[in-house]
Amino acid sequence: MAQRAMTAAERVSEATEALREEKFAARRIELAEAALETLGELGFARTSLREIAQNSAFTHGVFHYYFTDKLDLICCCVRHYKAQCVTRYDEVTAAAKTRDELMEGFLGKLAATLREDASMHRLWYDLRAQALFEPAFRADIVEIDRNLEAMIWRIASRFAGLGGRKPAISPAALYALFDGLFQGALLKHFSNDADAIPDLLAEVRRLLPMIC
Amino acid sequence: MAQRAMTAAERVSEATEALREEKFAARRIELAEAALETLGELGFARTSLREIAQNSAFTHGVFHYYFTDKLDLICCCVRHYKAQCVTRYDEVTAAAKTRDELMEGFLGKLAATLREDASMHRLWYDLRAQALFEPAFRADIVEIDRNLEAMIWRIASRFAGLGGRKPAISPAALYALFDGLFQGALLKHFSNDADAIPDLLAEVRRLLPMIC
DNA sequence: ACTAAATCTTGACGATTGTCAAGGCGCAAC
DNA sequence: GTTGCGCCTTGACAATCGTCAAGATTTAGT
Repeated sequence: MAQRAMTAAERVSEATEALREEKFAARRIELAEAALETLGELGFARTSLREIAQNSAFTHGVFHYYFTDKLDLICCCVRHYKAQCVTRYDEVTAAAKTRDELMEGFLGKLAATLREDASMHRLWYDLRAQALFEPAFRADIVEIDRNLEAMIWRIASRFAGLGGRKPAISPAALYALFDGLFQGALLKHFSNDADAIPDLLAEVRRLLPMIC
Repeated sequence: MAQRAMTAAERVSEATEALREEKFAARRIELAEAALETLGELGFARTSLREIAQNSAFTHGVFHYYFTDKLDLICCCVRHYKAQCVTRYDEVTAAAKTRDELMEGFLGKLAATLREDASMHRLWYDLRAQALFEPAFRADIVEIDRNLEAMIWRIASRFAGLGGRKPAISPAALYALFDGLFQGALLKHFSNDADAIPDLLAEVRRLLPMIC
């Protein structure tokens, strides 16, 4: 067949094309990360491509070279955000040998998340609200929500397992609870309420042993 | 004193001014209601004053006559929304004589809310997310959140009381749970998931007796 | 080293935005 | 009936938006 004749040239061009695609994807992620910076600061409604470009090392034209659309860019941002977010607690979950250890590790990570990644999380809630209006976002948002639910469930299951128990409520209810608590804490946090983090930790410390 | 001298003229001008102010406030609410229509359909990010005006019986200039600002308009919308929302379940709560009655009444209202006021609620979540970015929204949003928490707590307390019990978790945790569940159901609802409402009802039916 | 393709910059476009000023309409007062 | 004042319409403004095309620049292939 024709396959035989071009093994050498084909192999090379195939490899270079794969490399190019990889580079292309890497660049997209670079741009998405730069965009996330500004999006986290201004929110979806007030963020323009030009503003994103100005707060980064790129010019506004590049974004249109790598993304077909503004929605395309934001979707890429959302997908990239997910990768960082979903495995955040897995290390703690796997390492903990006792309930106390898991509890303290989880609370520590939770506090750090709220303290350091607050802007990223307000963007998450912003985009999830946008998904209620913009169908193009829905699939990605729903998938991330599913993964977050699974993440919380892993923690709770492990916590219950370390006490020889099982969680008393469904994964959906458990995620709803933690998501709601976190959202409330985030709002308090941005209202300069110093009790936002302690209150959240106290609430979780009380609830987790009750449920699991 | 000078008060005596102008009783007649003063009384009239005072009355007419009060009437004018009342009319002014009423008009603001009319405009806010018209704006809520469009906001619920398009969301905060995509709604312009002109679009609001076109979907209503008013022209876009009127809004600037009655509101100093776009934020001023939206704040008025949010405050008006609150009044409708916060007392939604009070009738059911007050009327119910048994736990079953309260449960069914609550579930019925919950389903009706999700079915009929879905757009208004996605706007609520949108604006609450905006409050994480825009300080001008925060005070109103936080107050509504407090009132919603109190509303849920009234229902739960009543439900617990009808069984001679008390809710097993804090008002904040309870609100977080229901808010999270409702938010998730709303997202499923807008994703054309027919199970959104039944699943929500089933979850609440399972959880409420467990907690209260 | 030369050519071609990939990558990036720049500037401009039409549309839309919030805002506001100039003016018209209607009603009440004198 | 005319004057004045709230109420609203209309049109225009500067700014900003997403988008794109044309050209400069860099990179890679031979």
